[in-house]
Amino acid sequence: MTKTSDNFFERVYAVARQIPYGKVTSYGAIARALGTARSARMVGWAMNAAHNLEDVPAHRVVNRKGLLTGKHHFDGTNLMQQLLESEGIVIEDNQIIDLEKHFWEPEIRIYFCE
DNA sequence: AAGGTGACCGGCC
DNA sequence: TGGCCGGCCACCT
Repeated sequence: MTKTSDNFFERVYAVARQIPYGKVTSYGAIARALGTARSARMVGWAMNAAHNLEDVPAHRVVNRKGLLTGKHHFDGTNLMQQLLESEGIVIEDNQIIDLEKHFWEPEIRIYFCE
């Protein structure tokens, strides 16, 4: 909280929490929203801790190609896919079909207002 | 304190 | 998007 690092995680969580139902976004998009476009990897790392929090729908976050890269980190191997399919998202071979159709980009303006 | 790591991205072949 | 390489930034041991 007092540490800046926690602030960074908080921002990642804040973005993920705002992902609408039935929509998905990419790590890079979140990183861009935070102003740290080059630390997309860090976003994934934050997600690692975020998936522990039920407030953060980490299953709605995929990589740029729409690949469910993080599904391996969930409880089940296909739990992430099941969740996304439950939201109306079509997934084939761990990959989201019509990614742009379900893609949602976070609003940057919110996170610059500190 | 330093090194290794990672749920990535973009560029190039 | 098929595959490989480099960069990048914060976290962990």
